[in-house]
Amino acid sequence: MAAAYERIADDLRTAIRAGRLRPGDRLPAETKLAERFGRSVPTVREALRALRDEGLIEKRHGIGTFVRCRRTPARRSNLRHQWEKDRVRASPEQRARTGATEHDTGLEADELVIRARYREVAADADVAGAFGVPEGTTLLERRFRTRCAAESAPFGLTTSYLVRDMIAGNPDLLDASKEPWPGGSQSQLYSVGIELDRVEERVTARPPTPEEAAELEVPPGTSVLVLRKVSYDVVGRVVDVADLVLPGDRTELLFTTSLERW
Amino acid sequence: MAAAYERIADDLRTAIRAGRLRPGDRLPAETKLAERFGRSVPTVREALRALRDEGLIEKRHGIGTFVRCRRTPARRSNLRHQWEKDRVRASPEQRARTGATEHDTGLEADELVIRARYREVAADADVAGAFGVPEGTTLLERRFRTRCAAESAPFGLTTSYLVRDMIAGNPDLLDASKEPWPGGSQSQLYSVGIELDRVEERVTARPPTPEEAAELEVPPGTSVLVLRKVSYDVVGRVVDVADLVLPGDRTELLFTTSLERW
DNA sequence: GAGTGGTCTAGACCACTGT
DNA sequence: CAGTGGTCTAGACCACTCC
Repeated sequence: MAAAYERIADDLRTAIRAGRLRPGDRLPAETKLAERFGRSVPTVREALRALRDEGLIEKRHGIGTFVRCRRTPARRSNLRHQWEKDRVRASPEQRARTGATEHDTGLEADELVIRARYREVAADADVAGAFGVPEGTTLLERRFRTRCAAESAPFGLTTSYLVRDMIAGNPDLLDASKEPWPGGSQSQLYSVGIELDRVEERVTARPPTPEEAAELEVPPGTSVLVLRKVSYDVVGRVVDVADLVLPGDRTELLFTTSLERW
Repeated sequence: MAAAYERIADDLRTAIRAGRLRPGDRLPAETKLAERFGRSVPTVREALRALRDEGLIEKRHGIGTFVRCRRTPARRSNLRHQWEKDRVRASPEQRARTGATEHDTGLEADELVIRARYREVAADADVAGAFGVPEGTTLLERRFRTRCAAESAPFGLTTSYLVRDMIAGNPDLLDASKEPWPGGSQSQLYSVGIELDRVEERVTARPPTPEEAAELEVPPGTSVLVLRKVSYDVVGRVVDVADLVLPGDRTELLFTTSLERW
């Protein structure tokens, strides 16, 4: 015997999947639904919560409950790494015009708003392990927030770590006000003679912390994609460790793997 | 003024993060918590639900509420594709011993249980678009469920599509009882003369449907990773389209991108 | 049987939104 | 202002697990 709230949820889910309720449609008020199904309001709310957790509906306080529209996904391809490497040796003007994020999203540079914050931190066990340096090593922590000028929600939150002694040769690299740097991170690293050899990216998903949920403006119940990017240079050193937190409901990560020919 | 359930959740979250409550610890019963915080049981339940949605706690009916232990992640690397391609021309005995999943997880072949189900279907708009064939084209749909012999929950659910006419040259490929095929999908394709050139993988995250949640045994509130894998052969055809649904709380996807040297 | 979480009721009042 | 969802109460009974 299924619970009452499950039967209500099933009813509404079926209606949405069958298209009787379309994206953007408003559902009847909770009191109306309670009346229609002969149940109390909290029971109806339980059903609506289940549907919200499945991403099918969205509640707007004071307005109503709506069938959700899919947000247009923000794409990010691993081809961006080779693309960015090729640009390292292009002219500064060319580099300034378009960065990897513009390349991924198809937006122009002036449609993007980037906020960068730098500070020096001591490496914790996690990041120290990724770099293969002792815990406590001085790192430059760079936090980025990239968003479309027309929206308030960012595409994602990026925290990148560099070993300070490795990049100290160019003082500009320690200065957040130089952002956005023409050509991006690979051009920054090239300014101290570093050439990348490969990039490893680890992808997992988890529920957002309340802080992340607020900053990314993700509706409750949706999860975030977490991407740990580790960059290696041509002599095998780890030169950059970055964590990206991306809203799961609007992010699409594309990875292309080329195979050797026979 | 924060809601009462938020203050209770904050209290418990802080205790968990600070280590006063450790993974595996049992929380006081809901009635006890209600008493301690001077609130009603439903309010306490609201707080616990928030923590469960964050993945911090786990409720077990009739037993209690526990601080969650991290499940050991199942890893999957894109290096598996080259690895599998190299094995295509190895001896059948060698191929039978270890497949790509064993390679990823570090498990032996006899620790894995694979269930395969085949059927013929007409291509819907989505898959037809991925293949670049007309809607309604006859496809072979192959559903796989791979799990560790010691656990009931699978690593993930895989649905792979092949164009029937492309593989009909080898009748064994239409027969689910030939699974597991030594060497995996690439060896199957090679038996009709297909050599892979590259693999594209699209990763997104979303809440599971109730059906997926049941089959993957994911706790409510956690999301799934969805991976759409498209394989291209050396003449540029799409030869395989596969959808993987992976539990977000135990899956780690690793992608390595090699860059051209200067 | 005792203790746990799961479901449900029938209200109450508050906070937010658009008119 | 009226209507919406958000929070909260003080209980009730059920289903599950362990002893």
